[in-house]
Amino acid sequence: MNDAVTANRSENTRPEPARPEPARYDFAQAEPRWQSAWNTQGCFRAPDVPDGSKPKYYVLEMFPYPSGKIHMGHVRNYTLGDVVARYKRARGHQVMHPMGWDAFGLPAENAARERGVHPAKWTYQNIATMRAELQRMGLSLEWEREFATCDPSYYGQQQKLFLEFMKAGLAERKESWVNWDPVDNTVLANEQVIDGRGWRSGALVEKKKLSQWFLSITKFAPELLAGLDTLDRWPERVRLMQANWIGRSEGARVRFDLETPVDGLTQVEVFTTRPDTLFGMSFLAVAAEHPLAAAAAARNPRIAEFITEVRSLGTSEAAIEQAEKRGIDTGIRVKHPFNGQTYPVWIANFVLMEYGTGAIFGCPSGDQRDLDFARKYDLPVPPVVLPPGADPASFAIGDTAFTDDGTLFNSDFLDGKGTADGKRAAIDALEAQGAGQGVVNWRLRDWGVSRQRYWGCPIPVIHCDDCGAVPVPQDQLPVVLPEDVDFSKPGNPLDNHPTWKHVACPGCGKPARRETDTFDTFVDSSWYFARFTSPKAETPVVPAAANAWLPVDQYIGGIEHAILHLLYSRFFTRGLASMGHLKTPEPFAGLFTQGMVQHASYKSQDGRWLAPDEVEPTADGGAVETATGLSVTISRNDKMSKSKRNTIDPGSIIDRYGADTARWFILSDNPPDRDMEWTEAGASGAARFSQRLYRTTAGAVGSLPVPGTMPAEGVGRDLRRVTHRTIAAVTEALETFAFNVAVARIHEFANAIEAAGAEDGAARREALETMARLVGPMMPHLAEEMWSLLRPDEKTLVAQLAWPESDASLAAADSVTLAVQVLGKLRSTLAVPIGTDEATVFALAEADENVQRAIAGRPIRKRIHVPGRIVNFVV
RNA sequence: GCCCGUGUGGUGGAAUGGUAGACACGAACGACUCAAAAUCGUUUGCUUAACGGCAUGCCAGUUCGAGUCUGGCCACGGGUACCA
Repeated sequence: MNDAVTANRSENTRPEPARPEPARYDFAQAEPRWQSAWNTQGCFRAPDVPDGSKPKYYVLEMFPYPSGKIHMGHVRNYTLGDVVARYKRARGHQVMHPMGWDAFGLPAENAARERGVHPAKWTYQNIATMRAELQRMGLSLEWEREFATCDPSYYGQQQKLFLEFMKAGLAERKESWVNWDPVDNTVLANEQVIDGRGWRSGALVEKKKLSQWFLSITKFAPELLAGLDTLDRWPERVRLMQANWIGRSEGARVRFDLETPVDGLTQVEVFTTRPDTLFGMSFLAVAAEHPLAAAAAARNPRIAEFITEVRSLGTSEAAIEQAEKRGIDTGIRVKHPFNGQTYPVWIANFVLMEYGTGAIFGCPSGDQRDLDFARKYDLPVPPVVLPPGADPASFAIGDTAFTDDGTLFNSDFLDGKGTADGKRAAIDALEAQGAGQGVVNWRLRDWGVSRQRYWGCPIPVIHCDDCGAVPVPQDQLPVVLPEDVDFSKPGNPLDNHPTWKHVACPGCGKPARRETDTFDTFVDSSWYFARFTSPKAETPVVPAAANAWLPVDQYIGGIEHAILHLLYSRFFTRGLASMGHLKTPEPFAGLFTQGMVQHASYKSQDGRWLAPDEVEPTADGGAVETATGLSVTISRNDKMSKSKRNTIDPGSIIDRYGADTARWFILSDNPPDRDMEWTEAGASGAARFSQRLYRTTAGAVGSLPVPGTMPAEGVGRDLRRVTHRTIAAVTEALETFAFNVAVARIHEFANAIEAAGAEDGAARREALETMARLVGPMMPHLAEEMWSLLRPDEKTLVAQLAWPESDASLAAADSVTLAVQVLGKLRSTLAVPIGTDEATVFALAEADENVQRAIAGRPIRKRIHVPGRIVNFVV
């Protein structure tokens, strides 16, 4: 409001200049106009089932969490997707490009606790704000398909799917550990555990065992691994990360008899990938959650204390693995299946109960972690693998374990065998004496989907003392969240609700309790892409629509989702396929992962974070705080975050420069898979370029021949060559997500059009019309404005035009510049007509003055000629 | 810790194993202007008087030729199963 008053006053006091302003593109007026033109024409509507007249193309960006306002990461993500969507439409595809909201999650509950806003109200308000912001960006989205995962019409269908997973044997109840805050009486997410303490209460975190729902993703482990080979339009690194995460490994399970049974336990089983090194054993280590650890703790308070300490690390693998490696001897001993000797059983904080059997045998000479542990606790380090060429008499392990392949020694019947033979022989021996067997182990664990939270999809199950966990009957779905919930009490508001959970058992009618856990929000995002194909259906998906549109042809989102979201979606899709909802086993045929958006952050001398508009740049590249004039510390390349106050609000950028400029800068700055830095200078540079394109077009239209005039043979040859080369180059760049290169080629094109001048009107018209169409996917509003200047009598929209074709004969060059090297160093260049024969090229190159000086009379031993590229003389 | 990436001028970056720095931002100077904004032009990796030399995180290697391929380091980023 204050801003508007100031603006009016300054307009009144400063009169308009007398001479006319040069033509200036008024984005504020033009952008809404073109957006409404696209909507009126229905440019972005896709049929429920494509009619087959055009190939289908499903473009999808990862849907946003409605956190409040859109941020630059969203602008980048949705701009990238929009370029693809618009480009594919121009290439003749039937494109579906939907948008929705990943609307359940923790921040809404945090807002409820901190500010007393109901999560639903907070979420739907955020959605309204963010939808408006996305619409201002001019994205070619089909808003008719929009939904939020917190809509009962969505999560009710998800509940149906869960019941089908149960029926198919793909959901089960198991016990698992959670982070427990004993002061707030609440389960903590890993990110809410800071240095082993609850983020709000500061209490030391405990681990607590809860009975929870799991989806059986491990049943699909072999398929999920093998399926990666079919994803040839996924980044290699994402496939690698997923393969490592699934973690197939071949090895053995080995059973060790306890020397003396403890609490009825007589054996402990370990998993190892190196059964060949069993003779290098020094100790056996179990996880703190292992039954043997519990048995040992029951007799020794020091062990119990150690286990408590280990539990205070919480459940995050990063925290556990980075903690100092520690252990405690239980006093229990086990017998070696091969040599009959006994070894101590330790409890170690780096052994994970979730992996393998929760127990390992320690071979310090062949495993670095075991070696560090053995050195720390002074355990023996018997070497058993001899590196190639080493002397068995003198070989000893220092501080580095030998983990490569070698020859076994000190290993009884395995002596002399290589690593692979040794593994096989050890497994044969284990199987022969019934002490173990060869197995394939997977790192992947089942997917725990229970969350002790309110703002999520209720798990549609009723617990009955007599009937157990009973599915909610179909006719009682959806199980809707109660609205009257109390966030002032600690714990799960659903569980605290006075009446909601009390229901009759659908099986026997006796009083029973609703499940008060809700689903992990990754469940919501594991099938939304399928729901978009039939967003209003009374079934989760309509097979005809899903099978016609899926898989997603191009999925775009952050690299941070490389494993969890993408793997869960792949699993869920396989589940849906096995239950007949759809056919494709893989949800995303093409994947592009974008980098983050960063911005410089500023810190004052007294340590306060300053927002970008609170500082001013100085001549030396530094900055000062505007209010105080004191210099500030600048840190470049910081992830945009509220805590560092370095976020740039896309809304204010669009107000200032327009949507096209924001889109153009974000595309031009760097390759989209890298992290980018938002800079003021870059944004204003992009704004200048968009004005320049408009000016060039507006300035030329008066002198152009009528539309459709073909350039005469040979006229405007140079400009036409640039035009057709640019079409080819931009097309290639868009196909490969090299959007920053497309922008560079368009800059060069603009330079060439301006340099060409006005004389060849038809070639100039061709160039300008091509320009409007090439920038169409990137700056769609400006493209329409240019097109309407160039074709004032037509009603066609760039959004409806076909992509320009490059004429190879017009794009061809007739001469080429070769680099001439002597001993690989550049000494001269040589311009020759295309197709000059090799002998002539060598003769011309050798005659060159600089080349002669470099050769310095030495005899030429070898002549290398790569046509069109280089000549190299080896002397 | 483990898995996966990234590293090129003042800045963002370009470059099928073949002229490193395209294109842009910034800066400096100039034109236009009473002045400014806008716009246009010139210069701009380091070094050298010049010839030339040195330059793609660091150290090796393969090759006629390496930013690109291989090995070993360093720094930074993503993930690490309850942030989304």
